[in-house]
Amino acid sequence: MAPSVPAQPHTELARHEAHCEDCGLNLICLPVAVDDDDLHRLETIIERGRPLQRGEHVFRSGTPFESIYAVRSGAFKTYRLTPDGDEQIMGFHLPGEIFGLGGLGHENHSNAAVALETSAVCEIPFDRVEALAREIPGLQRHMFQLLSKEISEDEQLLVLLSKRSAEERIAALMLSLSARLRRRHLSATRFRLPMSRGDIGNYLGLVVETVSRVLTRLQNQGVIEVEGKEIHILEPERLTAIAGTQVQSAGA
Amino acid sequence: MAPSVPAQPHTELARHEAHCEDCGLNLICLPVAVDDDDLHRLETIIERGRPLQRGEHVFRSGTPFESIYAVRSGAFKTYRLTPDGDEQIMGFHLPGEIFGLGGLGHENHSNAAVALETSAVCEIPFDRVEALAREIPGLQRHMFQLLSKEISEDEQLLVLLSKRSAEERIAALMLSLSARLRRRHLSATRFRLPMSRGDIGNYLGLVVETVSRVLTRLQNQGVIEVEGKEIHILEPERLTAIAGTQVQSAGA
DNA sequence: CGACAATTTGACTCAAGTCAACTAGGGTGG
DNA sequence: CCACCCTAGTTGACTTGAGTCAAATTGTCG
Repeated sequence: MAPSVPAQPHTELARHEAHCEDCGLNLICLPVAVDDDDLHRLETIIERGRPLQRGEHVFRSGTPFESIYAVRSGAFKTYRLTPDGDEQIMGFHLPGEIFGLGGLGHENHSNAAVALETSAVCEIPFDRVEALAREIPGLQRHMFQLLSKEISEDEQLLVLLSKRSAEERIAALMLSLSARLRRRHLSATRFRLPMSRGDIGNYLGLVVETVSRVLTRLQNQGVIEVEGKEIHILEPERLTAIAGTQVQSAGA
Repeated sequence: MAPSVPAQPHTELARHEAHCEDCGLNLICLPVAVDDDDLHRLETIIERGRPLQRGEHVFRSGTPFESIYAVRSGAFKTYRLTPDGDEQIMGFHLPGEIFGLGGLGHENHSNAAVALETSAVCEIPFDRVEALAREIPGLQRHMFQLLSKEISEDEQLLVLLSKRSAEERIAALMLSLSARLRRRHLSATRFRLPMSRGDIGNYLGLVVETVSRVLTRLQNQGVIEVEGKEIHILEPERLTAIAGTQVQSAGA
């Protein structure tokens, strides 16, 4: 917009993590067993975007599919529009996670992705990945694995939506978030939800009122403590019991 | 089991379709724009299995992932076990469709696949596909597309489970089956359901009683005619209206 | 022909949705 | 700095679509 503005704080931030090798997330988003040379080649195709404000889209449904994305900081949701025009959230994406795989083989994105808070992404042009995948043995397999993991997660969610009660769904989501934070060596018992109650409900197939009621019920039971978006898991075992399922660190 | 049994009828059948190029389904299951030479190379890695009886498994959850499969005839369902031990059906697979992609990058299958009626599959060893994908340009992309299509279908189903009424779900499934039969140039308005009411319910997140009730309700409304597993779609437009959604030929 | 599995139908229940009112935060502009 | 507004979240009262339980019917296969 304004090309003459001086260096912004986020530029500073971007500079700090200008290379994948320096990025603390690379073991999470790039666990390809490749040598330094391969890593460098992979790294050259990755573009680091400017920060996005809450509500800004990374891509929209129907726009040409060109890249996949890795969350650098913040959080995103991906969603698709149902025939009658309202959104269905397909997933929440935390730092180190890849999103945008849904539209992969297709001409256009079937989903849209939007920032839930101030966030940053790495953009990875897919045609370059595709070309590189033919040369770096591990990369093709890694891509297959990413896609297959996405399928597993969607199927995990299908089970949740098709068979579980409101309480079980919400417990499972809390545990999924918790596990994913743990993977990043952050607190697994105290965290801030990046999404609204409405988003949680939309994702889990529940209305906001139900989400709200279940959260207070869990709080009254002493399993968690809720204060707005701040969650404190007091009794992880009981929460796991309520979820009634081993929640994969993958999930949502 | 009994190595001395004489040539069985199905061996005869297999001989009839001993090559992909002869198989009437190849435009459906192998729409890779490859030349004859490539097709031949691809063809050499495909193994044609013996027919499977209703209830026989192609693979089970937890067994090593080695191959993906194409339905040659009959029908299959894939399912996973929920933590509390009952099954959740992830999809139904008709001739020309690929299944078994779920466990792709992983060591073991997360899902199981079982024949819904007497059926036959082509087995495609995945390591061979992987190797070949590095050489045949279109094949890698085709594999990505298959995986991504699987994701789209799961997401389609997620929308169905999270937002739709019992009537909409069942209408959508009927339309999905109808569209997939049309693609094979079979009747899109009269067909036989390969799965039980229980399977339909399991897949759509409904109990059998609800499936049964909705089917009779749709029949009373004159939208479809039901006689056991035989379905006759009398008014496709009304069924589409009830489904409330453009159902992709993909689906289920 | 039985025996068992699948399907249908009815009566009743309940978890989650709907509707509505109220409260708490989070800016914005005067 | 505060009054105001708007959105997000909570809570309560009531409704309802789909689940549960149970019984009758049909279909299937040895």
